[in-house]
Amino acid sequence: MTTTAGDSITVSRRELNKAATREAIAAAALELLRANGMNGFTADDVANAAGVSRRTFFNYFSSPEAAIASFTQKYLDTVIEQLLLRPQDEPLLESAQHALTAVAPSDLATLAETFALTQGDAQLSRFQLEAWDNCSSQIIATIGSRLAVREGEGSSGMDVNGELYLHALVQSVIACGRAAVEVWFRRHGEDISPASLARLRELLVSAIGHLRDGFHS
Amino acid sequence: MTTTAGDSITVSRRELNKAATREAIAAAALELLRANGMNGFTADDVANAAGVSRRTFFNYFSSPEAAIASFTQKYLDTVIEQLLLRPQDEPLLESAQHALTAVAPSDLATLAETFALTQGDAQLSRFQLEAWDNCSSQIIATIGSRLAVREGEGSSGMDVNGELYLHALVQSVIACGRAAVEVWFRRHGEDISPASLARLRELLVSAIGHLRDGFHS
DNA sequence: GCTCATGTTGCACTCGGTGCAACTTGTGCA
DNA sequence: TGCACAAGTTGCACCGAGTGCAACATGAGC
Repeated sequence: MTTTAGDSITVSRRELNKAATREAIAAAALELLRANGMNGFTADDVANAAGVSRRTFFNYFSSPEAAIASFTQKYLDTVIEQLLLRPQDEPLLESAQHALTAVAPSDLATLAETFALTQGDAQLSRFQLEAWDNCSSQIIATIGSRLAVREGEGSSGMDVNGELYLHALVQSVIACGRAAVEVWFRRHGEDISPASLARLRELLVSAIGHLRDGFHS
Repeated sequence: MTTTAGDSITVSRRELNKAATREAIAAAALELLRANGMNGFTADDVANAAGVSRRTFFNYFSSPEAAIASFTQKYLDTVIEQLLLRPQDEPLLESAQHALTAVAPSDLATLAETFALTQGDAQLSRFQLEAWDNCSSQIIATIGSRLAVREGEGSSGMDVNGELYLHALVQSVIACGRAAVEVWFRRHGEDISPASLARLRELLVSAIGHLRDGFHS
């Protein structure tokens, strides 16, 4: 199988293989979760279903829960990506509204489905929380370094109140994102239809809207 | 050891024993965490240090991480307690400022210390996140049922937008709480002195303050 | 002091998670 | 094209988390 000329840019064969294996494992885990629930399968099962050894499974994911949470990670990674594409002078809360909703429908559907499937399993819930929190940290780090550059080189970083402002703001945004998904789930349950997902998008925007006006009921 | 007459109200001997054992286990876990770091001890070690069997340890905590996170739980439980003592017509954000800071200094110190010790261990971090999230859920449930009662018996619950408002608000409050602790740690590291803790209290109030004015920098 | 409920313990077992050493596969270069 | 090295996979052995179960100990109620 020679290298098909064309769109392959800097992606070596190895990287492609790794990405494919990773996706195969995650997909197998999701399949098993759908069919058996979180306590209905083991890391062995996932490895077999994905056609790799148990040891290789753990080379890619630190646990079965991590494999499932990777879907949430993926969604949030594209949110970050979208966020960084917004104009830097746009208010952050506005950027957030766009970024949270500017994702492929399939990604949003998977986010919603895995969120639904997560209910009832404590350890998986923790991994989901971790994914949202990692997203916060990444955004804070990115914006923080942006501001540090803009502020000039003399000052060592930011003042405490600015740092608090940034952390509180970003974490609140993420909290509102989670709240929206939560409320959506409480109303629509497992319904992943386009109409239902459109409702989720609305909720995401509304939640940030509440945040913007300081929750003045 | 006969029952010392006096302040013992409805607390049976069994309950006292259980509470004492639970505290002993949690204290032993914290001690080992301080001395060896999270990967430096096992559930066995904690059990031995607390004078119980390994099996009993797991009767009280689902994992070593859960034992440590119980300190955060305790802090957040008293926050909830304080929150419910506030007048019901007080704005929630104001109540939150009081509740987050109206705790015993020792509890705040332990919260801060365990937060510091948590850095660097992924699984323990997840348990801490879970503790904060459980706090959100409890507050949402409590306030939700309050409002349901006040709204009258005819309507089945709350409208979607009200529910979103409640979830987003409470989760943002908790997010600001975490943000304050995080920023405090980035500045004060392991410093648990009263002065440092006073600074933490200020940060908690400021963070909610930012939230109240919609982060209009 | 007897009885029952509640809590503790040891045992055995499953599964998550990891270091290690052998092996296979892709990459770069002559 | 083939050779040598790097990177990835696998099996193996091991440790520790977590749980069901059955025997035992302890406090509650009478």
